[in-house]
Amino acid sequence: MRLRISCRIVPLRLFLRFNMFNKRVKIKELLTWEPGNQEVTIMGWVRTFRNNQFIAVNDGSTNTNLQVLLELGKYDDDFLKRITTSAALKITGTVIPSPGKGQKLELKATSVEILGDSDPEKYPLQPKKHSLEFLREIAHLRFRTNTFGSVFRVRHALAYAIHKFFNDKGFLYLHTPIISASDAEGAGELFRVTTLPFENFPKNEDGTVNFKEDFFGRSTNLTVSGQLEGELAATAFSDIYTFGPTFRAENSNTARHLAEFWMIEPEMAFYDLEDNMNLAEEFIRYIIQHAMDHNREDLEFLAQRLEDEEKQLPQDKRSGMNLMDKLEFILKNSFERISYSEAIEILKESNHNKKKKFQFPISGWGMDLQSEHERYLVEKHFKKPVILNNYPKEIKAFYMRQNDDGKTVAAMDILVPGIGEIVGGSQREERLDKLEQRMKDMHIPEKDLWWYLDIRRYGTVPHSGFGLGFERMVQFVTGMTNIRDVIAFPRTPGNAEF
RNA sequence: UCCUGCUUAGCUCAGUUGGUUAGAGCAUCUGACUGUUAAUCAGAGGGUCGCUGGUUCAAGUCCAGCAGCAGGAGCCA
Repeated sequence: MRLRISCRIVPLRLFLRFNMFNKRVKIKELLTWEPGNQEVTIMGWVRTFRNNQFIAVNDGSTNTNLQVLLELGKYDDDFLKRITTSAALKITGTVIPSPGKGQKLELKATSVEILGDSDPEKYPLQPKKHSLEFLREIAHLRFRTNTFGSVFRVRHALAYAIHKFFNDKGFLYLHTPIISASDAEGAGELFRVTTLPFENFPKNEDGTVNFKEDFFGRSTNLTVSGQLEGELAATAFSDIYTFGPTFRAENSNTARHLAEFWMIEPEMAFYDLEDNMNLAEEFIRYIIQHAMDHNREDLEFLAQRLEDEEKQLPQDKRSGMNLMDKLEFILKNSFERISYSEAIEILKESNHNKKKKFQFPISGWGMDLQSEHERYLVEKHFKKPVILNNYPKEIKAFYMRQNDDGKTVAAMDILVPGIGEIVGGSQREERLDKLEQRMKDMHIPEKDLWWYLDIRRYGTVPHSGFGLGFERMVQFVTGMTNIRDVIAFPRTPGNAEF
């Protein structure tokens, strides 16, 4: 019975609603108009309702609310009581100049329709400051705050700029597999992908799991990198990039790690390390410029937010530079490029080291740099982004190209203030014999990567690439200090809500 | 995973050397006011003090274990 009724009613309602949605104007656009009694329809959610007369409406197109004016006495009290924080409204009215301060125009309502009520006794967001920790617990609603509105609009702008940058340079956007049988770095914890039953999984005679019985007939996991596959495509298309989700099952509980994050991995044939660094630097500058050009209002809001937050901090914990100034600085100044060897010298000779202020003292050439060392170089010594390059081969991955000195590889990491490593890349080893030797030394089974080695057999060329952690980039541009606040629904150890 | 810290109203927090009925601001509700800008003013309701156990005449306060969260470290992007 119910079904039959809705069958008759739904198509008509759908038709009406379709028209209704088409006619509405987004608030961001409306705010640019010259008020001249134009009749428009807007839709959005109530941010605040003042004086039984002024509704601040937001539709997510901008942080600036539209002020809607209700004529006093036109609506009964029961209706006005339903105009609560986050109620969804459809309002038709005329655009008039605003006599009040704070906005040049407002919408004088001729009709107000409540599309969705919001119970004020239960709705958790209030027109006041909330802690980011609290908002993380209500990630489904935090989009409705100014901070997260700005963060996610900037995130979108950066994602768009990334595609535009590479597209305009003739790069091919390659979709590499999410399910992978190889562990690209030869290290790192993996999320296993399987359809085998939890109990009584098939075993080999020696008691190990028989993955031949598994869905893919072998052990598989979620990808930790698309790089190796990217190299395959780069040796056909010359320049490719990937932009997709990446998974690490490490039990990392920090403000800069996620179990699921997005990574951009360009891979270029006929690029040496120098070309690679040039591209990475141009790339970072381009996407920041794009956000500055298209999301200035959001960035200025975030800059102000950061400034207010830093006022609460003790002097030594403040960044000392406004977010906008910091971004401008990146655009105008080239990154510092130094070799690992030079970095060790600088650190060794630093007063910081001589006064034994490093928790991990500089033991000498060959040691892996700790984050306190990287922070010293970036935040204290150079006070700008640093591209560290030519690391000792012992502390880097097998696929990195060996330099003629026999000690180092053509690797590069880009370190930025506040975040640390944002890019890791290298020129790849294109010489088959050198690569095979390195794989033997590092106990990486050749049989799993026969296809990777094939590329070195048939028309091998010098090539390079890098990986950029997207969320870390968003952190850097928005100034958000916790990576969980720049991804919609963060996945971290012990947390996969929403 | 390790170290440190935190957990009190819907939110943000105060709570003295352990002491009788646990407070504030905001939010919510009721009323007033009406060109407001997180409106304002008056009033009201709202608490298993994270959980479990212990010490004590007496525990929000001291001790232990557990959980959750945060910051730092490692791993990395």
